[in-house]
Amino acid sequence: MKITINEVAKLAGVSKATVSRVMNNTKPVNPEKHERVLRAIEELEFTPNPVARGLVHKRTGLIGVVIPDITNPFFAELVKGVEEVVREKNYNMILCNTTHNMEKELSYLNMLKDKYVDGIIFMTAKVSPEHKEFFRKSQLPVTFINRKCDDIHVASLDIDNYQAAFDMTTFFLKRGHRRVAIIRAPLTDKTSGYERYRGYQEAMRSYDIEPEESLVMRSNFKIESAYKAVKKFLKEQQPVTAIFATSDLMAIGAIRCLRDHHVQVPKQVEVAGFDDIPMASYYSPSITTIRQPIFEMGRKATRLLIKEVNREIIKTRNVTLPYQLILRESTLKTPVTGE
Amino acid sequence: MKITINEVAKLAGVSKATVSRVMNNTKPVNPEKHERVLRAIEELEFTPNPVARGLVHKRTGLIGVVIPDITNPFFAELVKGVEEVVREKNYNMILCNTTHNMEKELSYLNMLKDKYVDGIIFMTAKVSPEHKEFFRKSQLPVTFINRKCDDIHVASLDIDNYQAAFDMTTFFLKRGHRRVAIIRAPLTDKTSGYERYRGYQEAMRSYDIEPEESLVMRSNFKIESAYKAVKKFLKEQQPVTAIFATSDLMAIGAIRCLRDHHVQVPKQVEVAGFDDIPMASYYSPSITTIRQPIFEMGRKATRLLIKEVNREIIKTRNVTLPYQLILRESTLKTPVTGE
DNA sequence: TAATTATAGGAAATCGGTTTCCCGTTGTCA
DNA sequence: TGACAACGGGAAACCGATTTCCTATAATTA
Repeated sequence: MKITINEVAKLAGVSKATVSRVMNNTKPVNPEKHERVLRAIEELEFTPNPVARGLVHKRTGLIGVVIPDITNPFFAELVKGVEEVVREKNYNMILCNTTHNMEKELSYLNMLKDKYVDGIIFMTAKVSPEHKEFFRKSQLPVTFINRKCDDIHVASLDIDNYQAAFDMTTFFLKRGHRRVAIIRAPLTDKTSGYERYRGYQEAMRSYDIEPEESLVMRSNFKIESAYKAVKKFLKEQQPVTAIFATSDLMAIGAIRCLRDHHVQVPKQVEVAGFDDIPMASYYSPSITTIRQPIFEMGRKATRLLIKEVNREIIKTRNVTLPYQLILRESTLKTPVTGE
Repeated sequence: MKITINEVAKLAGVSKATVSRVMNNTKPVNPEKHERVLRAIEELEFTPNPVARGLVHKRTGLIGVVIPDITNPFFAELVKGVEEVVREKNYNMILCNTTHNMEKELSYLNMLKDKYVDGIIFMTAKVSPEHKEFFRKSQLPVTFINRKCDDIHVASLDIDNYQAAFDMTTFFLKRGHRRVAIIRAPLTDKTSGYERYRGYQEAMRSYDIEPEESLVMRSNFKIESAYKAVKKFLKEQQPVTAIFATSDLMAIGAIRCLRDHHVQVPKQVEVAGFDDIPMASYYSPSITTIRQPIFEMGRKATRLLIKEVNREIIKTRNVTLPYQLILRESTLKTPVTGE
């Protein structure tokens, strides 16, 4: 049987109100009784029931974390960052894996609300009207990672995906590439994937190249999907000299596919990724990419959210972090000569 | 303000007991009132407060999942499996990342107990006396993944790590290798790492080769650690013709290091891993490895745990799943001739 | 028809804490 | 020394459900 505050009160010879006061320092208590209570607590190894506590305080100490796919190293790293801060602030994290499925997302959100989590960290591709409706109604503190959302009141954290993709594409163009293909994820409104695609397009246009459809490969976020996309592309399309994969995982799928088809990377085709997951530097060839401060994003987002939960004043609720272009083996060191 | 059962009762013109009965089908209710209650619930969009519910039932609907490192694809995959079943059974998962740190582990366990989770899935290297003490005392249903533990009453799920490592090593030996090195994680009692090391040793001995210390590289579970271990090894030790890395991540670190030092894999040195994480087939070279049914382990473990939570009868509380040797590019197809 | 049993449903207790309310005691100040 | 404020601490209300207990009514049986 579990020890309750009543046992403690009885043993210490005080009321349970007093025990509560001692534990929470909520009102001064006679030092002698104070001592007795502490001893009773120790003696009985009493730990207060957080459920009962939560019922009064309307706080659960739980943070919901909604991500598309924990097996994607990007999200794993993010979750690790979240976890660190959650733990440090004495919260716990409920992990929700939506497998990129919008219905699961919504059902998870409702579940989290019903479970009375104190706040939600939300990462997803699409933010549908239903989502917005939910966020508006639920009144829960929410932080988005990796995307903005102006029309609802939520905090957000990301990098300038547009500019980063612009830079990456420009890096290819500057070195002589003209047929630069892109592997992109399904597009919806203001996702990071969309922003990256836009950055690519604009960079191409800035070099007077129309970013034609035939340069676009569609993939979801998984390695095998990118592999298949490239395979299909190799069969059907004109050759390209560079491929900008909008995530490292997709870059890996691409490189693997090219090699399987005896196309040398980077000699014949250069490839770049996005994110800088740990594997990017250990893959062979190591992958040129855009480094996002993933871990830090997770930490910052969580701090932001917890502030929001505690109704602290927040200076900036929409943060944009710096990124960095990292050159590795999947692109050549020397410029491309001719085409 | 959040709707409570009282509002519903008032609107429906019944007592809250009746509302509760309608919701839980716990006692027959007059069809007319039944209808009124349902309408009131809908009208007010009432969802019962799980915290209050939990207080009565002494159930939180939470499962704690304790893992060393979510950024390790093995654990990510496992967690994904856990998540799927947890969700399906209407539980939620609290994720605890211990970064291989035993103090964090213990503090998490206590936190989980204090939070009144209904059960714990536990993955870790070392199970110290403190751990056992905790499990014995807490009375919480616990399932171990990837290791056994005979002396305390917990469920467990794993593969035959010893035999798998034996097979992998034998695969090398059979094909002519004699200097087979191993990269192993820190050893403690009955961990999977220990079992794998034992399997390697016995396989070597079965070929009359003493598994000498000079063939052992020490690493933790991370890529970079294996990279460094191999680097050190290359400087100091006699050459080897095969390396058995006891995890895929370590195999990747090893391969990358060998290549950086102009040692060709598999031509000069063959490398094998363990686990068969998704990256194992997409790395180049793709990695020969032992396939564990990781996802399935996560699912099975969770089912087992939830049965335990509900005090259902369990036939086997210690399950050993099948594994499979997968041959890929990091080992040659043809046997090694001579040494 | 009377006696007995089954049933529906409300009041109240309960889960285990926190917090309010109130009262007796002590301390301060005029 | 008397009046009033400050303080410590217990009883009870409360958080929001579930569940027990009990009563009034309907149904069944003799």
